[in-house]
Amino acid sequence: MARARSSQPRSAVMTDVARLAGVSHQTVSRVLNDHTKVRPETRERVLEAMRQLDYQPNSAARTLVTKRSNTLGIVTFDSTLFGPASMVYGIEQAARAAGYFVSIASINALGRRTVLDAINRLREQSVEGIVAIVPKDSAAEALDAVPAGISLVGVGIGHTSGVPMVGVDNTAGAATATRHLLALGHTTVHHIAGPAGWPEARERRAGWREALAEAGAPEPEALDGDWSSRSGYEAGRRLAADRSVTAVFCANDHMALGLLRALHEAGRRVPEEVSVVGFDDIPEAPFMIPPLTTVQQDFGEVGRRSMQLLVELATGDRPHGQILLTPTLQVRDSTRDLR
Amino acid sequence: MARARSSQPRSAVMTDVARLAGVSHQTVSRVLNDHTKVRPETRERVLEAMRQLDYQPNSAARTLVTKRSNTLGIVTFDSTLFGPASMVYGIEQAARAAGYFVSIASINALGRRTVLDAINRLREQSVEGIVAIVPKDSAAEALDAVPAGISLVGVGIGHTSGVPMVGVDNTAGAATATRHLLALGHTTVHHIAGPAGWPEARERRAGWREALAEAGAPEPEALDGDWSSRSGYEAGRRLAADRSVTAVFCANDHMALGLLRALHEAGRRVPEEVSVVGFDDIPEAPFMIPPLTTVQQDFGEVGRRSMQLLVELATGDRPHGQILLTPTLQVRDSTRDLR
DNA sequence: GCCCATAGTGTTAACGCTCACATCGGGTGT
DNA sequence: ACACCCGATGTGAGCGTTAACACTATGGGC
Repeated sequence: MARARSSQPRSAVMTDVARLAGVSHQTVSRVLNDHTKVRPETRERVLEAMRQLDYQPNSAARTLVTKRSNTLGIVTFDSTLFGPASMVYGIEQAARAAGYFVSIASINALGRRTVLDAINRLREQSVEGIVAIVPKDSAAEALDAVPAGISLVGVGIGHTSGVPMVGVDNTAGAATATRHLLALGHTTVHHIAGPAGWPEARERRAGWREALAEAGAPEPEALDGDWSSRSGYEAGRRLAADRSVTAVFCANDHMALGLLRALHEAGRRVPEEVSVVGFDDIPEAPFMIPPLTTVQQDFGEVGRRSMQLLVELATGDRPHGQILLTPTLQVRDSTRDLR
Repeated sequence: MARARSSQPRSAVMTDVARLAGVSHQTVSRVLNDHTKVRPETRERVLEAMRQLDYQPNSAARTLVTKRSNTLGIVTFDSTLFGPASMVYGIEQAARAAGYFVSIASINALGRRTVLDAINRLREQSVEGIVAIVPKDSAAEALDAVPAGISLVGVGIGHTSGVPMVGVDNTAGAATATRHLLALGHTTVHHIAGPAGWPEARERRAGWREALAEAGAPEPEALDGDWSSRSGYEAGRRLAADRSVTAVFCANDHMALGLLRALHEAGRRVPEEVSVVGFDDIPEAPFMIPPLTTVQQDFGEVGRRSMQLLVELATGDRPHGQILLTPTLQVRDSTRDLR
């Protein structure tokens, strides 16, 4: 994809601006980089020349000599999902605020190979740092194989790898959700879990068990989901058949949506008969039937913290940081006091 | 964010590889660019040297001399929403397949200024082409102000601007949805529209009117939404109060979700008393109560076509293309034959 | 009246790569 | 045996920028 059309006058470079302004190219460079030591009147002449020629600095030349690309890379898994999409957005905003461009490499399967490929693609572009959103053990492990010397931060990758990371405290969030249900008078809480091999699934399950144990409540067997509404629906059909089930904590909102439908079909009313809590707070949550109580994560903050960690990493301040953000419970209408 | 740590041995460049392999830097370059005319044995020696030194070609230097950055830019509005997120994903995949890197510039408000800023940010990175996802008139108009000479394609931007674009045939999709409802025996179809100033909202409304007119059905006044579930809910409360309403076409799935809840609260059963159709086919659609009949768009195809258009644009084949993809109706359980 | 600091500007040399061209052997045709 | 071609490699220049340093006025301190 070369410049449109073939023989247009090649675009202006620094020397052209210099000639037009009657100065040396170095003075142009100084104006461009906000050096002091340029007479205001000269600066104005240069700026005018730039405007006239529609001058656009050549980023490649600049990068070549400064050795700084001002670009960050993001590796992300299926950026269509709400979680990853929100994180990408948060990171992009934070990166821009910090003066970086953002380059993206998305992968459609979470494997060691795909992750490493994506990282290499980013390295070819000489990014100055990489944020990897690869929320699965097998993929997160791949991060350990990334050569040192390139700043790398994992997001939502659990403690599987030694890579610095920022994430949400899933265990705490899940425990809060479960405690909320327990405090409502339920004797125990059932759980529809995420798939094995996903740190977030494991941590949420752990938080659920923890809260159950600390309340001395019996621990029912968790049902396995795969994050999809379908899996939530299927698990829900089984749960709906069991009249002793009065409270369910779902590892994410999509599964909660499926559960809600299964309960509805089985004629079990929410929240009168069964209380439901999700995790993520997707935009649809407040409009489910009934509006879903769920655990909310601050994705904007995740983005900002990733940036911060990346910078600290580069300056060598904190070699192996781990940042954990505490999510908050959004109580809506899918949970109600039993008494 | 400089390379981590300060005094590490600067990374290997082409000359280092050449020296180690006992050839000239030019031969290394030839190996790198898959030129023929390199003896297999020499090539092997060079590759081995690269491996040994962990050589990474300097993209800035290459870009400087070839004048090709191999990078495409995407301007997108709130990439958290399902539509934009899916398009970004589709475009990224297609771009990668075509050998391009992808740089992202997201904006949080759709205005002339924000769009132009984002495009400039991308220009600074000397991208070879830009795909703009700015589905609002005021933002799309800004695209006309972009200097020629840079390949630009709009996605989902309607016919507001003269910029080449690819999009979904919203009018056709809406007409299909409305006809489906009419064919079910409904005397007319109500409409919850998207906000004014959005091409997609306008086109979907037009398709709805068109189908109504062609069937000779009366045209009820459309209700105004803003794409959010909340607005769908509010419009839904009004619709639910009117017993004559038996069929509703929503301009997107999120509003349909809100509508579904409003109908449910008012005790109006879907699909027995009221049929509902949405637009987008978000992943949650099959698990709403009841599973939502909706219009599905092929975002992967949108991505591929954008790429294709960008390439044609650069080679000058087709100065002002417009590509329209036909969406398909997904019939589920929220619509049912009246008779 | 001289010196030296300093503001303002110019000159030159990289940065790491690709392109165009030069070179150097050994076949091949006549 | 000579010219010629072609495969395989090397040499030198140049892409557009910034960094380092050099230079020229101007002005204040003594």
